[in-house]
Amino acid sequence: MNTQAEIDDFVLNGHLYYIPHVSLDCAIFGYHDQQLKLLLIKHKAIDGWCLPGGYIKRTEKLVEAANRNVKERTGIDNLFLQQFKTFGDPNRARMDEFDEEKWFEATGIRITKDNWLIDQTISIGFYAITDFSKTELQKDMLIEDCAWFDINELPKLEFDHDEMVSEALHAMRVQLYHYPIGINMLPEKFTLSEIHALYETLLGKKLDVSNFPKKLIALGLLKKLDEKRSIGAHRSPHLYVFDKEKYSQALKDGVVLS
Amino acid sequence: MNTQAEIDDFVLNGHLYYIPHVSLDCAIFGYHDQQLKLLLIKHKAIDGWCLPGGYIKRTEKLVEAANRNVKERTGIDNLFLQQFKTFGDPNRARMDEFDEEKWFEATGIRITKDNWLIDQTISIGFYAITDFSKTELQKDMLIEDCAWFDINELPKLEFDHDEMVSEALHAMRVQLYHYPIGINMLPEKFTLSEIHALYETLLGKKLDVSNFPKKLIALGLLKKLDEKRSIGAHRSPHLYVFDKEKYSQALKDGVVLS
DNA sequence: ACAAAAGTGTTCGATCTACACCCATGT
DNA sequence: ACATGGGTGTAGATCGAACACTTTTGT
Repeated sequence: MNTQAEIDDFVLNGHLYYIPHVSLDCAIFGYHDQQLKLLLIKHKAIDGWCLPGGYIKRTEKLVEAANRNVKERTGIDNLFLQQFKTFGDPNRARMDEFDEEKWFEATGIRITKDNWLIDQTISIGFYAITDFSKTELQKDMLIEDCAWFDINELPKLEFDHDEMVSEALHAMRVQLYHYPIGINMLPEKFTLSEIHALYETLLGKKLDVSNFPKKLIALGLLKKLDEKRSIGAHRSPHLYVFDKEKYSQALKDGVVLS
Repeated sequence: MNTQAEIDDFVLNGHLYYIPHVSLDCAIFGYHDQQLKLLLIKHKAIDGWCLPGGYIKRTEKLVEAANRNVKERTGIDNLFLQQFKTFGDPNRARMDEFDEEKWFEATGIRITKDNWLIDQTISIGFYAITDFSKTELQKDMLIEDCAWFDINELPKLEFDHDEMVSEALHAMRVQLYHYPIGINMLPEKFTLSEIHALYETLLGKKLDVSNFPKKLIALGLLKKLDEKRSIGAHRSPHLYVFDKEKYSQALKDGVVLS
């Protein structure tokens, strides 16, 4: 959505190539350096923060639509997005009370009450995890702001997005116990401390230093390298890599990590 | 949908009180006597078997809509329906190739290509488990047939409903490990053998006779009664009931049953 | 020598698995 | 007495939590 012509076309004819009444929203968790953040956006036409989301093209699969929307709105590409729940309570997002003037200012086009964008929608929720330090946020024309917020200092979100975040966080943590993650959040070669901190932060709780790596190694997910990394005045930690084969096997079959 | 007037109104004006482009489908598993079945319906206007489903009223919550649809189509009421996944692949259900004549015969009304029912839809999947021997199936006017099929002898289903069934079965089995079930599938007072057979059938595998009840009793979910049931030429088994309080607690908090 | 961080072992108890065994009942 | 299904006990293996210990490195 980068030219006025595109916006006009979207507003007037969008129902022809998007599926009306159905949207999606993405809770994108960002990890770096023991911090867990969430990506939020502020639409020019809406006061307050939201999850990034949008509509689904008639030719797209759902997960493709989720990826496209995240990329268009925030610049982030190639996320591993997971569907977690669909939201459809009748009062989840009342667009019939929207501020017509504000929308005109923001979009440069008048939206009438019978426009396809105004009708009730259900929304499919996705989540993903990424390394926020590796992302470069780019806004599109309809986005006023786009930023990472610490998971413990989230503002009140619009619509039912607070509920979405809490469900997404829950789904993500449950999945963590059953599928390996990390390949996108860690450098290719990493230390045990790094992956340990990653899991502690994502799960929001302490994990025993000694027991935690045992499981990953017993599962064969981690391979120890002969290299070490110098970290100054301390013992040099070994470097590890994921065993790609075992890793993708575990992604398919599931594992149990307590 | 029990009069021609209702059908006409649904076809012509349904988009006013239902959300277009969004439907739901329900995989209803039925257990009885060590058999696991699935409820399928055959629409008058469609060759072949489908999951029961339908549209969502603009005033309904999703789970309410699922319950209403199941009740309308099959007569079954008060199911505990669980959302498991939303399906939206572009080619999941091509209604643009529908058989116009057949639809006319079935519904008594001509549906044009621009009717709200013909456009592409996404579908929200729900599943539930019930005791099929306690249900009385009732069809509505648009349903030609409605029956329980053994889970291992399912016909090929229409649209993407085969995929839905396999995802529903997987979701149901995963949930079984984390939440207690049984209150709707067993008589109020039941024997250990009965609940054992239930779990074996739903999970599709053998569970150790001795270890299985220990867990349920250790969790406090089962209470032993002082009564026994006479079963003819064998030792009389004890009767058990669920501890309602512990049971609903476990439904909320989750448990682990291996 | 020391501080700080990396990394390893070891114990204890809980839990799971498999299997063998005893009990009750009607014929 | 015995066949049949109900029901219990236990030995061994495995798993997980907790915590103390050793190793490495730069100052």
